[in-house]
Amino acid sequence: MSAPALTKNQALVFDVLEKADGPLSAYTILDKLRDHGFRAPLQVYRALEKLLEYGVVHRLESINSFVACAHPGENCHSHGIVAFAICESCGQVMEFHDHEVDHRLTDWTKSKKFKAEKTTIEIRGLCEACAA
Amino acid sequence: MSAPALTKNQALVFDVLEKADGPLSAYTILDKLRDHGFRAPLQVYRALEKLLEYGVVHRLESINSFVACAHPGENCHSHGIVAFAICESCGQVMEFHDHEVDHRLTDWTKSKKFKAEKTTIEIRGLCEACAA
DNA sequence: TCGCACACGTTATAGCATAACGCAATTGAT
DNA sequence: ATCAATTGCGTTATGCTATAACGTGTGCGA
Ligand SMILES: [Zn+2]
Ligand SMILES: [Zn+2]
Ligand SMILES: [Zn+2]
Ligand SMILES: [Zn+2]
Repeated sequence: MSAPALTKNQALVFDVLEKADGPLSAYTILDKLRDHGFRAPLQVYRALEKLLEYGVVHRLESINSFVACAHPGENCHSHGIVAFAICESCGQVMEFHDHEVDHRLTDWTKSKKFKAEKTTIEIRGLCEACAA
Repeated sequence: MSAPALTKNQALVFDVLEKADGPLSAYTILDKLRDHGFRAPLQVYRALEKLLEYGVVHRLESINSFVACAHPGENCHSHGIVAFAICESCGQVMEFHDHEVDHRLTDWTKSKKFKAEKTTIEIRGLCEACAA
């Protein structure tokens, strides 16, 4: 699933996410794009749907927000499961991969014959700066 | 955080969750409790807040739903991070712990000096029966 | 008795996400 | 060239999820 050229709306949404210093909700994105002609949530959600499909944006389930992939150029999906650490104070997100975690979870699903489609790993807490 | 005696509302909500064969949304719980006098979402959310605090109910972030803990009697929190496999077809949820996964994620947070408060691991896909 | 903590009830509101309709541009056969 | 299928887009309306704000009552220790 490599990313084809983005459409105008997709590019606008992606640009907002890339320039942001943390995850944004769909409605926050909408507000930032009103000057560019965005009027309705669906314009944002439809763009996000594609960006998620292309793997250039991730959805953070625990905070109903979206963030640009921290590994531009690579295909995040090929690294296996992606994990996030989300600071609840400053909003910063760290994205990382851990092959051993992947392996353990994959082993578990295999042992249960569970067909995994999408795995979410999100750690919420305080980043080093905010915990001090 | 052991569970004190539940209040009437808390007991009603917990009972609904325990008897359900899968996770329920707060509004579904509300509907099931209208006959018992529940009228507003807050009655459900306030009960859930306590049940989550006591560790007898888990919140599934990726589907905005709640499920009774699969390990009654034990304190789930003491097992470390809890993981869930959620079947998107039949709604069944499997709850499990994996100490190695815990260990890897804890190592990562320590290395980044990230103070983890709450970790979510949710695998969505198809259970053995539904994948067939 | 006073003050406090806690559970509860109600109304209103905020925040997140999708359904359903129609239109326009693109593509790729036939 | 024409038709059909696909995709993106815009708009309106709706539905689902969660919390704010206010007030009531009850129990319990100072
Ligand atoms: Zn990524
Ligand atoms: Zn921080
Ligand atoms: Zn549990
Ligand atoms: Zn199933």
